[in-house]
Amino acid sequence: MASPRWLNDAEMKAWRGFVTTSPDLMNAIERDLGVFGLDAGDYQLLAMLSEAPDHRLKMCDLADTLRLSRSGLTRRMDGVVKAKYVERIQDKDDRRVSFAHLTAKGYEFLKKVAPLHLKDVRSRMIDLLNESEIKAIGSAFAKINAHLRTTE
Amino acid sequence: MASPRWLNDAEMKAWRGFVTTSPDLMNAIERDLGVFGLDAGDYQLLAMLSEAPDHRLKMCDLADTLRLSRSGLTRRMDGVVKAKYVERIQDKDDRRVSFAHLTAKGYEFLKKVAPLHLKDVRSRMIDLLNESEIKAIGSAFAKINAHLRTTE
DNA sequence: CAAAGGTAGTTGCGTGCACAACTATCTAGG
DNA sequence: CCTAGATAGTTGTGCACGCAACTACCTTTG
Repeated sequence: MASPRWLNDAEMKAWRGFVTTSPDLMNAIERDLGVFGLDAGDYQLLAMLSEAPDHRLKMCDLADTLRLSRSGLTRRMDGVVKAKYVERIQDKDDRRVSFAHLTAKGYEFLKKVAPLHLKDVRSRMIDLLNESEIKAIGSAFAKINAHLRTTE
Repeated sequence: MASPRWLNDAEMKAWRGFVTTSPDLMNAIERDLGVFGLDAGDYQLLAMLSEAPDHRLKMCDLADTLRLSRSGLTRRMDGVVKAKYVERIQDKDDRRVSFAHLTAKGYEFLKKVAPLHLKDVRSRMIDLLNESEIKAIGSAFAKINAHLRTTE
């Protein structure tokens, strides 16, 4: 409980860089998406559905993968449902359950937007980094994530 | 404008890891701070003031460093001012300008909280990583940040 | 097979934020 | 000067989110 040692230069640079730059990066990529009338949350929602079997996921699973509360997902769904990119489907077996299902229109839209989004991700992050930085970031976040899962 | 090449495994791991884990990490650290009745925004505000000359900063400079809009800072100030951690000071020369000034109470409070926050940052991120990962994250975010500054 | 408890999703409410409009103040050009 | 425009900060408004409460529906257990 005593004072842990302070961050050295490299540690401070890593922490400060992460804390200040990652919101900037995400905001920039979100603005890139805004051209298509999407925000990052909508894009992630469509992307997750497009990768799921039958282009559909249970609401609660989708909420978990999107790091969204149940109510947050309900509201976000309202938007993409109104845009006809996604539809709600009732489960026949368990009537508590709803699925979010990517419509044909939503899939076509995503296929159009995804390459442009990818280009932004490359130009704003991936293509700026060398191979060892890419690998280090991958392994670093994997470790951080694993630790978060163990300590809840 | 044609489809850029898709992400390879390492690139995908880095991007996905960053996108999914960094909000989780920030949320966890924010919950850690919640014990003291602070959220991450309040902590950052106090920390920035504590590092500034005379423990004070112009409102607009503070808003920039905190990645906050002017109005966002106005509202956030209301909270820490009410808690007596910060006070507003009018500039004598330019009467448009206000300073945010860390009070003695705010400084004492921060000195108490900072080591505990540091411990959380270490245990949730820094201490999980080896030296090369720390260096890679530092240089990676420096590059990303530099690129963001050039392209606005 | 009834009651108790768990699970899925929605709705009410409060919060923190950005954007735009506004006030007050400074600064530059004619 | 004095007016046009820039700059600092606050206020009005709307949005996305989480939490808590609620409804509806399973599931488990005695």
